[in-house]
Amino acid sequence: MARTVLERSDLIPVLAEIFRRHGFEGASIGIIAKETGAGRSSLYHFFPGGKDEMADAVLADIALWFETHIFTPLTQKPAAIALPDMIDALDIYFKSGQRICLVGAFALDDLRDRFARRIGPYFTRWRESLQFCLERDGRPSVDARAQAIQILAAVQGGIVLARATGDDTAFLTAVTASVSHLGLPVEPEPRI
Amino acid sequence: MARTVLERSDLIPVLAEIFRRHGFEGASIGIIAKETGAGRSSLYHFFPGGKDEMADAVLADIALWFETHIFTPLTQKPAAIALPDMIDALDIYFKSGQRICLVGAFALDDLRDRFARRIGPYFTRWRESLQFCLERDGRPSVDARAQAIQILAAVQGGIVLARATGDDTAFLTAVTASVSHLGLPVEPEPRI
DNA sequence: TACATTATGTAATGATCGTTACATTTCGCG
DNA sequence: CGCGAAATGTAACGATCATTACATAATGTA
Repeated sequence: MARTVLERSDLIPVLAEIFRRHGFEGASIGIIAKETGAGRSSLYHFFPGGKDEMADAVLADIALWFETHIFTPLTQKPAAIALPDMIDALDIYFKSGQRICLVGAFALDDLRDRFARRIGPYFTRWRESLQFCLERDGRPSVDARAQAIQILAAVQGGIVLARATGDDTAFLTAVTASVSHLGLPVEPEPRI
Repeated sequence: MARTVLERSDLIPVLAEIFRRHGFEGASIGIIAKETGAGRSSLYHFFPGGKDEMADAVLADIALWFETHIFTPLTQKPAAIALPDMIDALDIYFKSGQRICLVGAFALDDLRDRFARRIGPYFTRWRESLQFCLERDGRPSVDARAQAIQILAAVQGGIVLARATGDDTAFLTAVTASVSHLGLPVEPEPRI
């Protein structure tokens, strides 16, 4: 575990937090080297493609996490369980909205085109999984799709709101409201 | 109209679009000079505080626009009219989500603290105006506040989704859904 | 231990960063 | 026209940018 030698996989979560805090353009190699504790040589050794490869690896790592912890459960558990579970997991992952969604942030400026192959599929997979979960709950495809979009928007917008206003409750308020309109058998109540 | 002399107020909307496309860190003075057509001297003549003052002026300009076209109508017209009107105005302003909300984008990384005095009030005023509109419609304060947050999140999240997936309908889908749950006398139907 | 591989430290590259100085031009106004 | 003010062009500043070269150190394996 506590290896004395740095590994590429150890770097990725640290890189993710650096990109979250400074943004892609704001995270210079100097800052990255300082905040990771790795030298420039090590960084380019693990990521020969430079900053682009670092960000790409981070986005791939995020995609993997969501595939495992968010998308897959949505396709396996009934909506009344899967959706409250998702809300719980997201509230922890995004730290009540204070921790941003890097994929969403990258989608906002011209980084979107540079990392399009990571950004598009992330949201499409998420929407598809939500829609699948809602359709299996007996909802028409068109309704399920719109509801999935609404939930996704509540998540992304909740993050923006929470960070912009410093209101730690905004994220959960937005996300639970978007789900509570579905009239699921058990009202989703986030566990504290 | 087509003045031969550049004015500070002419620059601000152009600066806004540049910051939208490249982000704050990504918009270098070189890029700004090239894309505005103004020389470095002119830029620093109108904005002695440099890039920070440019962004601050842009944010102030945006705040003024929203105060006039979004917040004030919410406090003057009944919810059944004000909310559909707001949706129409936002769909045009944000170009179905393809044009980002600069204030929301700045809230995501460490720019949030640098421009906190612009970012916080923007969302607080918006939430307050929405909440006021809903309370006057007879809704309890706590409910009105939660509904306002949900609508705001749908707007911000709808922009992220629309840009990330290239789906021009996602923005309107998210925003109209967040409002349609209110059960207003007339179902909000966006005019095309 | 010996050796090839992998990892790191140091220092430098040219390019671009934000910003400034200063001379020149254009303007408003008499 | 004349003159002060406002606006612009050009060139440069030191700092920092992403990236590379190369020497040194640590490692896995035999």
